[in-house]
Amino acid sequence: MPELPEVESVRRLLTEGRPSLIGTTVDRVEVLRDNVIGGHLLAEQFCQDVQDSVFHEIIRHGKYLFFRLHSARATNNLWMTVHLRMTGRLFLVSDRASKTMYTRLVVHLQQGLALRFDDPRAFGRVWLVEDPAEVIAGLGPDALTVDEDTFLRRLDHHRRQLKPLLLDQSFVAGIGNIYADESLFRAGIHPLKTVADLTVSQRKVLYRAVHDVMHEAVACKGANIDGVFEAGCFPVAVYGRAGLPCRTCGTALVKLRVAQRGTHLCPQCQPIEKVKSLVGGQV
DNA sequence: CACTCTACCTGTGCGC
DNA sequence: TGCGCACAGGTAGAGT
Repeated sequence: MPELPEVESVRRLLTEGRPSLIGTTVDRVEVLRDNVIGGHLLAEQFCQDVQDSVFHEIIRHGKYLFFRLHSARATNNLWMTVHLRMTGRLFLVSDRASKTMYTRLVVHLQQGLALRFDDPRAFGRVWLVEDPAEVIAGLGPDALTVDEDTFLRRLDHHRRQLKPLLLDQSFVAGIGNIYADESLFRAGIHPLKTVADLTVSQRKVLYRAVHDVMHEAVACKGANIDGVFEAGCFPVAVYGRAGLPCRTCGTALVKLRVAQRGTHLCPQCQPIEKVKSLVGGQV
């Protein structure tokens, strides 16, 4: 489940890795499953629009990647936009590398390389926009770079439960189920609490937790979840650890369902007492 | 506005 | 051993 830190790792690898995608030229695009192309674009049109373009840069906002393409034929930039959703992966490989049964899209490059998009669950999408602002307009500030004032100001506009709020990409972009749980644990705040339940100092603690978790996870190149991800080394404290002892206090971690999402927490470190907004029996 | 539900997918892991 | 089924999750869109 790539969230902001995993997506940022992909961006850095494709940009700064050796070889790099930057400066390569699209030879031809191969769509192996039509619904990988999002928006209202037909696969055929997508291939045509991208052909002969040069990759100039990759930017990220939340969990979205935007590849700036420049075509010799057109004066304007075109941005290839990618959302990996649950199981999508991007690789820069030799053009001779063999595909898998999960390969959905191959961008063949003139340099003997290929940008490949593999996705077992086939939830991920690739599409074209003229300006990333079209997409970013619907998103909140990026969770990695949002400053404290902005975060606190945006919190003031809501009275919702914190777990669904953190998952809401229009509030802050980039936090998914794993890092929502990790951030709330780090802050020592129960996920069922609402914004209205928090004091000003608790709101600052929450901001600091989100900030620190995001930066640490990016430095680790993503999470390390019982072998689910091969890359990252960020040690999850609560996600997927229900029944195991809390690393801080030893109490058995608990899994709840909050807003239809599996939600992991330490009942000792994230106390629920004095929360008036809760309906009885939920914990 | 806040929330809930459903659809989209398929590998995994459970119970029987 | 094998079958069926619930489950996992991010987002869009419809409904309450």
